[in-house]
Amino acid sequence: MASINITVDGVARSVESDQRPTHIFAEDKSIVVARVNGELRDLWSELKDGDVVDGVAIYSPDGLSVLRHSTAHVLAQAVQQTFAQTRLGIGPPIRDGFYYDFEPERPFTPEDLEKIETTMRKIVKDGQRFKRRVTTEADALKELAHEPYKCELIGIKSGGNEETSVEVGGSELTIYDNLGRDGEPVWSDLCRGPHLPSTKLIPAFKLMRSAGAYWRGSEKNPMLQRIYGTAWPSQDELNAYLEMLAEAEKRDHRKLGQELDLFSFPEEIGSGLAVFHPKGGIVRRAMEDYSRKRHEDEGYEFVYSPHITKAALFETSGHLEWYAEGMYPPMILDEEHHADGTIKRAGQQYYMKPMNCPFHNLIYRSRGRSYRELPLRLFEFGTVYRYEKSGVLHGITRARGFTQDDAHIYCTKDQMAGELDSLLTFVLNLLRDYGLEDFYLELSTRNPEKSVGSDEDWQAATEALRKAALAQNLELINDEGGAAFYGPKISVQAKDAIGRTWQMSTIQVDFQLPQRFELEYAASDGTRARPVMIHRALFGSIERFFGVLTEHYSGAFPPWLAPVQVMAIPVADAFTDYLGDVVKALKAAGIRAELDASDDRMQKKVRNAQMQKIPYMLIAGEEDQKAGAVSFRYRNGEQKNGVPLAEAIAEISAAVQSRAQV
RNA sequence: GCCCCCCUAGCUCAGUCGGUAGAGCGUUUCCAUGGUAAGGAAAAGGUCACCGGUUCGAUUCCGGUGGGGGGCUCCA
Repeated sequence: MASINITVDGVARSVESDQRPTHIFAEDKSIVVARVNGELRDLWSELKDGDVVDGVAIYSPDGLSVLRHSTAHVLAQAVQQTFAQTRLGIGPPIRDGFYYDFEPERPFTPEDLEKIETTMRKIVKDGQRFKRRVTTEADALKELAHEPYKCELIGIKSGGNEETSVEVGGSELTIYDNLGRDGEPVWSDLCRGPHLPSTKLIPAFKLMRSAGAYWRGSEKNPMLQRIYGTAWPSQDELNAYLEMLAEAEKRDHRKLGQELDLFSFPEEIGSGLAVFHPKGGIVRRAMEDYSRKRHEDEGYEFVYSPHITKAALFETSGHLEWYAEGMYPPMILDEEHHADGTIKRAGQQYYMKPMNCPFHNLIYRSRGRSYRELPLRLFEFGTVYRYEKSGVLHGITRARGFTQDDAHIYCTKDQMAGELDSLLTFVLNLLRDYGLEDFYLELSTRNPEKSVGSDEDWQAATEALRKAALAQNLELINDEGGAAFYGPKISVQAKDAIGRTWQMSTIQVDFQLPQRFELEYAASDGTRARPVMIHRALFGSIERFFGVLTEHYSGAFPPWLAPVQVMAIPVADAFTDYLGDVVKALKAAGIRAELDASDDRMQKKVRNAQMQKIPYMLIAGEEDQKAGAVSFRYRNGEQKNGVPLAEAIAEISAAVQSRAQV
């Protein structure tokens, strides 16, 4: 047999020409796919002289994708075995798992999923080999005549996007046959591949849920039924993933919002409209107060604006043109009608404000402005109302009424770069003060289809934002075409305590609104010039940030944010008066302290305070009272007994002042 | 908005194959005076989300509305 010269994992080797990656990597069971000359290939693919071959382990990012995509295939096979009339959509790998879209005769039930999962386990146990077969468009169309969605993919092969390319991308059209024990195909699917060599190599998977999803992601297309699953290189990793999900569920802000009595969404008010209870009110006020102080230090000026306005304002700003469907419909006032119902006198339309910028522009324009006033920074906790589609509402993080910590900076073009730079530093430091540590940045650039303005302006702004972003030494991701219609933006993405990312602050440059509102200032040479406008929100929405922090801290807020900082617990009734005095002293020191004078036993009071996630319990009995002391019980169960009252107050105050977590 | 699922006491949930309901926690009162995560007893508390339909009879079946959940699409 002739031999060929190849490079394996960076080492030149000579092997017999019938050797395939599966033989070359036979020693290492974790290798499930190979990278041949930079492209992912099945372990059974043929090699030729000069190939550069690298083994790809199942736990590498590529390996995980192949594992998950292969599991999606097993899912599709199981579905068609169980429900023969089901048509196939696509089945790509996604973060932590995979999905497959189907058009079933009727939507899947939870019981269906169990049945399908059982069938999947049989297929995995069967050890079916994934065998690649190259076909032609004509043959594929014939073979898959009963699969209308697959045929559509074949038709759009060239112009496919990221997701569809999983099925039909690459230079050749391929079908994968699953071979049973007898070597005969038991099932086939159009697919680009690659796959694991065998279904047996799927170590751990689980179906998660079914949901509707539009075919190829467009709401104009029919809705298919999607099944989500997860797959991992080991059972342990699957278990860890499921535990992470359980942990996320435990710290869901909607659940904690109720358990900790922070806020609610009364049905009587309407979907997406929250009320904050006293405890939530304290957290929120602490958040706002600190933000307000920091903004003062940074040279922001505080303004207020009304919640409703005549339509003309949003016509000027362009929002009615671009976002009317996202606004609450207008209130029509003073309209007069004839007896037959026709309009005698046109009414005045008022809208709830979906944003604050037009109001700030009017404040800017309320008098002439000089270059000496710039940068002018106007800040408002502005409550806005957006008619979000009912399906997108999510607790307090996606609501219909919410309050932005909104500011608009008016500056000269020369000042723009410096302003963006200091602004981004300010934003990140403030987020750090609230306890978020792990960030990356995203730069959203122009979408030519959905934007206005000159190329030069867009480019200048985009580059200024990029420069400011790069100066932070954080990872920077490009979001091509993701900008709003009026200008590019940087958004700050933060990772929370369990590794989920949240979009936080945004900084947007805007050349449009100054033009539309004809904003001007007198330049130093006496000419009139147009300012640049920068929109920015740190929290985005206070409610949303509240929700994110609630989940980040799992409701165990650091003392400076905690609704109740100290719960005083007497060992017995006899010490209630003493602790009453202690609480008075704490309150005098500005500490939010409460006394549990109920007739519960002490143990029960400890439990109650623990479940309310109160940072400090101060307990006192006879010994403490005699010594003028208290005993600490911390959230983690640790205790420190006999602490003199003054010392206790100092310790708590210090933690509050430093915004430390305890 | 679209697909699927859900709505029973303040909360978490049982339950009624159609004959108007139950537990635990919480609340109130009483007893108990207890050193670090649930002491005991009694009581109050529900038009079974709302509106229609089918039925002798609907919390239960059907339809609609409202609210919620998981996704999709969207997010100035």
